[in-house]
Amino acid sequence: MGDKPNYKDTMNLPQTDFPMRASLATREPEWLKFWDEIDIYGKSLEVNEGGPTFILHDGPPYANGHIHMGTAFNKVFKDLIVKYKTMRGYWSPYVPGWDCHGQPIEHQVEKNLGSKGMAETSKSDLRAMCRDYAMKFVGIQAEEFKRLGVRGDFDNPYLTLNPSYEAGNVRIFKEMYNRGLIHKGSKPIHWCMRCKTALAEAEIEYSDEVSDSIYVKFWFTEAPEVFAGSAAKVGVLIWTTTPWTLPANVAVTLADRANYVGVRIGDEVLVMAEELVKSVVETAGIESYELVTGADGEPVRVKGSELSGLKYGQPIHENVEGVIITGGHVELSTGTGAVHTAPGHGDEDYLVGFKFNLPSPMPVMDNGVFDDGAGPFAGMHVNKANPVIVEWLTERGDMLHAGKTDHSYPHCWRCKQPVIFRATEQWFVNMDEAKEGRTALRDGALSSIEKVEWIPSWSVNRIRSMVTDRPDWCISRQRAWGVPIPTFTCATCGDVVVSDEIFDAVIHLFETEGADAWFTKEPAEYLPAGTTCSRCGGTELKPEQNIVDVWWESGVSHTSVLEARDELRRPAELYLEGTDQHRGWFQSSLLTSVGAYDEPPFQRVLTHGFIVDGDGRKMSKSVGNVISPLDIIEKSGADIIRLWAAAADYSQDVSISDDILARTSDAYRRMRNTYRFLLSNLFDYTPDRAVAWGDMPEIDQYAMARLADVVERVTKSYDDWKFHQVYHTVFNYCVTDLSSFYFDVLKDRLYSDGVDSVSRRSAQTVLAEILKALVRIMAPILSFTAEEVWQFMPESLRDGAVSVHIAGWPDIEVSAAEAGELREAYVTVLEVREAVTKALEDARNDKIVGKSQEAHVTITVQADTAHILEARGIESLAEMFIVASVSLDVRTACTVCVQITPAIGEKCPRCWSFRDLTEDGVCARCASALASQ
RNA sequence: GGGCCCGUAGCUCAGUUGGUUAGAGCGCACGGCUGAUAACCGUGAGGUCGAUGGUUCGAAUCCAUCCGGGCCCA
Repeated sequence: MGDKPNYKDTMNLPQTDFPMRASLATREPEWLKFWDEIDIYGKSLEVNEGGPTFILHDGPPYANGHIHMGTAFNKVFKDLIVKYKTMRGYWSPYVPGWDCHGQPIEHQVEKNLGSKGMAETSKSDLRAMCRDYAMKFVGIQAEEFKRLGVRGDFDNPYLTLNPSYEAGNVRIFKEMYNRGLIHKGSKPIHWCMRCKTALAEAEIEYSDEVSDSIYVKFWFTEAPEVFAGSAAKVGVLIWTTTPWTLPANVAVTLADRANYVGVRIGDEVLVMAEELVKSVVETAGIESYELVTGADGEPVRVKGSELSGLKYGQPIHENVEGVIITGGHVELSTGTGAVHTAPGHGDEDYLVGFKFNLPSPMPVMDNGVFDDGAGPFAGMHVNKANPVIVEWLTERGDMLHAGKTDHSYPHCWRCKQPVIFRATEQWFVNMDEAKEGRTALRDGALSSIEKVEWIPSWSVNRIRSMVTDRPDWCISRQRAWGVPIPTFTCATCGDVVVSDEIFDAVIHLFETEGADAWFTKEPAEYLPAGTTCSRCGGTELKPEQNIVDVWWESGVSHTSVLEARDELRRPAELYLEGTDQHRGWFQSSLLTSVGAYDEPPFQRVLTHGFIVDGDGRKMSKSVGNVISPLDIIEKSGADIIRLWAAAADYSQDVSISDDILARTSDAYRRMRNTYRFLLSNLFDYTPDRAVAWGDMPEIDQYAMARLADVVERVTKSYDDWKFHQVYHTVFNYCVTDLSSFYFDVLKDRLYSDGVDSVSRRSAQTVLAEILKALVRIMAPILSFTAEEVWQFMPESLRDGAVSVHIAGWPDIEVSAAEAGELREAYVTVLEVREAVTKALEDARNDKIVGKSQEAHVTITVQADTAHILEARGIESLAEMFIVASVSLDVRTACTVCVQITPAIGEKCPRCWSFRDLTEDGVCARCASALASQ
């Protein structure tokens, strides 16, 4: 009391309830509730009714398990784009989707049932359980995505198990079938002979198994001259661990560029790869052999490619010939360098067989028993046949060596029995064949690729090479949980029965009752009356039991979703997924769209990298480097994830670690405090207090020019899909332009000048503009925090928008000419300011001054610099350098020389500046401020 | 093994068509302030640009090989 007046109460110190501590984990859910109450999704569309359209079509995540860092990153990314586009005036509906069918869910449900339960469960009951399972995780993931701040039509998402979605599969199938892009063929798949079922890769367990290891001589029907010589018999030597596949042998594959030699053992010559001769003779225990030599005495060496086309006698079947071919899959680490090839029993064999147009015999029935195609072994189970075949070949003199080997072999996850590769009937999308007059799918897809914008640009190389190299697309699966292949087989003649009328009836069936009806109804109940086999007139039609590949299913979303929903349209402006989708969804969407419509389903495809740990390694449970988005939400909040996602350069793999998250939180806090400073100094501001450009102090004009620059730069970065530039621009602006310069300078004016003085109001005018712009440009990224800021802003600054997300985009108008001059002048001002702060630091260390306000600064510069500084005014310079006073000196020898001396004058007890004090004991400015109150 | 891609300070990012001592912010260290205060201001120390070889008067920037990492195949 008494002596010293409490000047603090006479000052305009910042006031706000906007909390410094974010407490995002608890506060974010409140904003979610708020958005729900005001129907922010509906409003985001309403405000842009009639505006240009921007459709980001969501790729459906698999409805299994909780979200992980990758799905979180992807969804946040999509969300910030949709929010940005909405704020820019685009009608931008966002419909999230889920992939609900497929083997992983079915497998999990089967596991939960156990083998006993499985036996008692019908196909349609199993499907019901799978549906429940999928729906449960759709619900879980939807909540998790919403918690991340993702905005969209979560009340009405698209699900691949919805009837209307299922019908879309048939629409595309019909179109592509009619264009000759789909055919039935056969392909080897993993097969369990005991369960009589196909197995997916995930249902295979590998364990060690003792197998035969046999070296078999395939005799040439016409021996190659170079090796013929005086030998009685010339053959090629193959090695295999599966004697039972020999009845299905049609070829021997050699390595293109490897050297092959003839090994003479007795009166037989056996051809094998040169580099494997030693290991073969050792294994077979051959004591005496020699290589066939030429006229020069050197061993005769022949490339695999030179032997291509030669014929040999099939080892099992009399009077049947096999052929020598070459292939890239031949390994020269084991065996003989000559690979026994049975296209019905191996994937590589199948592919090479396809390439050389070889037959694909498959003499093994679904229970593992040979049929008549196995010649002498018909009726025998393959497991029993192995030793019989070995003995049979040995007796005939075709066996060089028969031993055993220990190796990893696939087993059925359910019955633990070894599985076999067995060719079965499958449905394929043709890549290279189409109906007369139609473009082949590969060609169509490749030319479509060129019409799409791929971001980043290398992404086009990836999709192009994958489409170029891929084999025909096998779209059938021997499973229960999915959408059936919509075709029928004639019970009488076995022919495939389809027609437009049949397809349309199935489309109608799926649309009204869902694909489940396929498994519960008789075809006669839904097919048009009188539907018969066009070949034999048979009336009994059997519905196909295979279902369609889930990639096909998600791929047809351009029809089941974009076409089907009123608010969407095909093609979409943007598809956005991780780089793995070049083989997955991007490709299946492209192929089905080009197949049915001859055009791509998207105008633009944006790809991002994978989420890896701080060392760039993939996350895995076993390594223990997994970071869960759910944990981050709980600890730090969703806005931290959003900021992290925005800050990263997504064109490469994106790292996350505790350290990176800590840095992200640091940056978040810095930005939050910037908002807080702005809010707290606008507590008494309304737009009618605004000061016109012409009445503003120059530094305020400069601040406006800088703001305009930042908004322009940020807008361009968003438009160029460079979100990390948005982050860097805004963050640097907050730290460098605002916090350490403009705000620091402004405090004196804001706190000490008269409440209603032009100078203070001018500062507030600029702060309001900064706040209004800054809250908007970060809203797509810091969705929660921006909303919080918005609600703390004076009502009059909110432009009537109930939420920042529908408040539109800032557009700062400043005269280009004036802004240009200011920018140029302030480059110099800020350079000099840097020299001044450096000098002040030295002076402080030398105890010449304490606070910068106690200093008088003498600046010595060259004439042109002095000119620029003088134009600002000596008083303004002192204000900008936050010192008591400034004097200027011109000398050619000095670029920028600064001298610090103690300020003249006394410390004003109110504003702490060093000035001449009036008789009231405060400086003149404070006296006038006090008088005005 | 093949295709596509990545590797600049502890972290996130800049580095125009190859051209002066490689930049920014954060973090860190030290100092200041105590009227943005679990804030704020200042100063400073950090990089042989993954490695090696080559092209060039000159390379983080071009080429080759290798190492490390990612996705997709095999």
